[in-house]
Amino acid sequence: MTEQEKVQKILDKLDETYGVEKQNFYHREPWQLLLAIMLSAQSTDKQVDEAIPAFFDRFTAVEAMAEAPVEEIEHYIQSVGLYKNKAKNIKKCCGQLVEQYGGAVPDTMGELLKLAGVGRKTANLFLSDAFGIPGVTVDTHVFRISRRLGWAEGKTPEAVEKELKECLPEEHWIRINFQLIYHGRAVCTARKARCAQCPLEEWCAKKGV
DNA sequence: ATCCCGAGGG
DNA sequence: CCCTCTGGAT
Repeated sequence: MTEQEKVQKILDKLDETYGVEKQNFYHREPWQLLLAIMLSAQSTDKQVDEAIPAFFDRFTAVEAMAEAPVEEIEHYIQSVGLYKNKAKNIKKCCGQLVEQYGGAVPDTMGELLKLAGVGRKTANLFLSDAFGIPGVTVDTHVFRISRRLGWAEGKTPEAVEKELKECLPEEHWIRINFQLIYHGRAVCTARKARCAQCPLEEWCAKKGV
C-alpha cells in the first residue's frame, strides 16, 4: 500500500467515525463566531457553550461589546479558561472591528492577524467556519496527531500546516480539524495514546509516541 | 503533577 | 526564546 493510499484509508475512517459536518458555536453574527472561537482556546466546548448564550444576549452589537467595561465582559466569560486575557482581547478586538472595519470581520488571514487575541489558529478556523475558505487549522491536537500518524514532522504549527496541505486532498482540509480534535480528546490523547481502541492504528506510523 | 480546540508580552 | 494566564480533567 502506498503512503497516499494509507492517508486515504485514514481519511475514510475519520469520516466514518466522526462525520463530515462540523457544528459551529452558537452565534447570530460573524463577529460573535470570532469571539466564540477566541473563547475556545485552552477550554472545552462545554465551558464555551455555557458562557455564550447569556454573553451574546447581553451584547447584541459589536459596538456595545467594544464599549463595555472589561469587568463586565469578564463576568460573562468566567466559565472559560484564561478569561481575563480573553476579556481584555475581546474588548480591544471589537474596538478594532468598529474603528477599522465598520463593525464587519475581515476575510483575509493578514487582516485577521492584526486583531487583538487572534492568532493563526483562530484566524484559520474563522475563515473556514464563517466563509468556507479551505485551510488547515493546526491546534494542539492536529499538531500532535499529524506527527504521530507520520503525516508531518515540522516543529511549528505553521510548518505542519504546510505539510498537511501537501498530503491531504483539499476537500478534507476543513474537516480534518474537528475530526482530529475529537480523536485527540477521546483516543489519541496527549499523555498516552489509547492505540488498542484506535480505529486508525492499522495505518498509523506512531511517530512521537 | 500535567495538559488543554493559544496568544500576548518580556 | 521564555513566561503567564484560567479552571477543569485525568
